[in-house]
Amino acid sequence: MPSISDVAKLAGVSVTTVSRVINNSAHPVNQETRERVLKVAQELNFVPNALARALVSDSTHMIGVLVGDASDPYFATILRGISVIAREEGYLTMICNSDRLPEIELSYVQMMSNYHVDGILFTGGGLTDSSYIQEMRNLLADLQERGVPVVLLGTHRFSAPQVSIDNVQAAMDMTEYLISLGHKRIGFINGPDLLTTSALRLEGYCKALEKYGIPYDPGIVVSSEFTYEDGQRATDLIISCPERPTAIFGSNDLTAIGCLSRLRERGIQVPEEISVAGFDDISAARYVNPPLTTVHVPMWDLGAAGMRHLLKLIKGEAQAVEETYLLPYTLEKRQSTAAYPGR
Amino acid sequence: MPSISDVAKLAGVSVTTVSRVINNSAHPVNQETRERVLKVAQELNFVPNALARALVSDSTHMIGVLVGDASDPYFATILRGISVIAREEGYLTMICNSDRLPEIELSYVQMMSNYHVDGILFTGGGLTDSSYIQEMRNLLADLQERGVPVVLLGTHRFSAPQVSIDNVQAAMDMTEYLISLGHKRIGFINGPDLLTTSALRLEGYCKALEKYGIPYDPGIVVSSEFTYEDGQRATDLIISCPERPTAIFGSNDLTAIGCLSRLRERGIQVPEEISVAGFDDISAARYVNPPLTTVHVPMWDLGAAGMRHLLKLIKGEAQAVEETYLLPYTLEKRQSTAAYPGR
DNA sequence: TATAATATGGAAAACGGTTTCCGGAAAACG
DNA sequence: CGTTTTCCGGAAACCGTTTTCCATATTATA
Repeated sequence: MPSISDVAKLAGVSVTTVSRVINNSAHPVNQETRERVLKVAQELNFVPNALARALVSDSTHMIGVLVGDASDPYFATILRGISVIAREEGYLTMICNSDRLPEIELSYVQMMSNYHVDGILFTGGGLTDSSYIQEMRNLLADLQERGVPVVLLGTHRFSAPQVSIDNVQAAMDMTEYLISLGHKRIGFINGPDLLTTSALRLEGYCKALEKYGIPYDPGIVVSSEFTYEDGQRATDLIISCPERPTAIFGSNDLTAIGCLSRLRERGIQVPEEISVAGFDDISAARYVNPPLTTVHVPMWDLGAAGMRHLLKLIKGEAQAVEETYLLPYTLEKRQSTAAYPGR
Repeated sequence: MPSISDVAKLAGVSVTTVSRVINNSAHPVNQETRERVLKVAQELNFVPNALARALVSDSTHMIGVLVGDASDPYFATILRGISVIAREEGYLTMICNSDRLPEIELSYVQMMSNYHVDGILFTGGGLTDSSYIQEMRNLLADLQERGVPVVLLGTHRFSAPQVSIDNVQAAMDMTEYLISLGHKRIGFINGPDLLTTSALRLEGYCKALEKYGIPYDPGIVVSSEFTYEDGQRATDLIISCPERPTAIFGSNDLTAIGCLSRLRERGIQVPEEISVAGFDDISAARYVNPPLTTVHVPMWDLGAAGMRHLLKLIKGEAQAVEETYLLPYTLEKRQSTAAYPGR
């Protein structure tokens, strides 16, 4: 690969000058010289080594993105938002998939730090394991102290600016909607116990029940992973309850869609016999049968807003205050929910 | 951040020695000295700067991954496979989402090159634009010449090792399956015209028709993007054909699922009136109603195999021959297809 | 016309590591 | 006991940039 000194030699100038022209430095350089350098650089197909440049300028133009599961449509969409904004601003993303494993999350953050990323977008698992939290807290604090900004996407228990939606309120709204349809017995497919988001959505569900004086029945609230399969499993548990619910609220779309498919297998009509609601509004929600009523989370915007804020922090256009920026959500009422008793 | 010389100073040795102990160099270093260095490094929380290290060792341990659309479940799953293997081997992935835009693909590859990635996994759009192909070809050739291995995932028209499945044969198999069910008029939702994969799957479809002497009718073959929405649009076109097909083969699952939902909206029973088949076997395929008959593409394995091969090339354990490694696929026969005429 | 300001370019010191080459001490060998 | 190895450690070059500081030539100012 041609280096800057190759260009310098061929153009008969010093590397200093070459550096100046390719960086459009403020330091004046003769028009004629400039053109000569540019011409040689072109011919040699010279492109500056980003590593060397980063080493001295202490800015890599790389953003570390930590994600729990990039194949989950929820995160995948967030990633799109992130990468579009990053690209617009000339930043590169180092996307790391932790599979929600605590040790892996920690090691990735460490690696990002070693590579001197300019900032970190933390979309990770939102795990609640306490020793993990402690370690990650230290890691993130160190980073921020060293001037590496961090932005949290979704709900996390670290101290850094955070971009999210109001999970509690949204879950409460959806539950109230089901109640408004006449449902009094509403099953809840909770998210994984070790995710903070799960707790919040569950809280919203409970608050709504409480508001309407509906007793909380642990028998129809079951925890699951955020997957189709677990949505099916949870559904089996919920419908095997002696007094079967007339509605099931899945705390994400994947589980709700799993629920839908299991109910169909069992010959239970949706929404005639049981209404089903989800959370997230992944694109599949619109295409399942029946189309899923769900909370629309602006995933793309979440990613984009997080990245925009991170870039502001990097450029010093904003101060890192520990604040949560909430984006608006909406209720998408589709055909998987209906009034009870039946139409 | 503490540097190697800070450690050296505090441990009372030279940077050379520090480098040797943290790298477990073959050069012998006294056990006592080694421990002292390790202790100081620990205390200072020293971690070597990956950029500096990469600059001199000419190996970044970063893999550039180019992907057309990371939120497409097909690619998302491939990415999982990629990142798991990468992690196992201590490599970091720089994932770049091109949105299938030619200029962006080119600029990303250029950027990866500037960052001196150790290898490139090319999962990009598979675009057919000719000037793009020419430029990309040059770029990739340059890279390989410079010793940066490239592995292609899926079908591409560049010269590098390639990991894929036999798209032609698979599409042919599925078409033959439909024919074996008694269908003689089979609609085809083709992929985007500018994707090489589309052409292959279409070819398989045609070959099957030919084999059974079924005339090819362009009226029931329509091109679409690989999205739900376009699957719906294509379906409208196909079913508005005077002599309506009794089966529709979508060349990926997203379009096939879009097809399913549109048929339902139109009140057309699947599979009683029309059979529907897809391609890819994304996880949603199993959960739609009715579960989708589709070609199972081992997406995760595709990613993993590609990454494994790339790592071999990087480590010099394999030679970069321009060869295509085909992974096995299977036909998943589910409930969206049935014999014609109806049961 | 003497002097200050500006335009233009280079030398050299960083940045933070790895690696080659070398030298002295201790151990092994004859 | 002299000589060859082996063990251990350091000096310095290098990777490819940016940037500070300085030098010279040219032009503007008084």
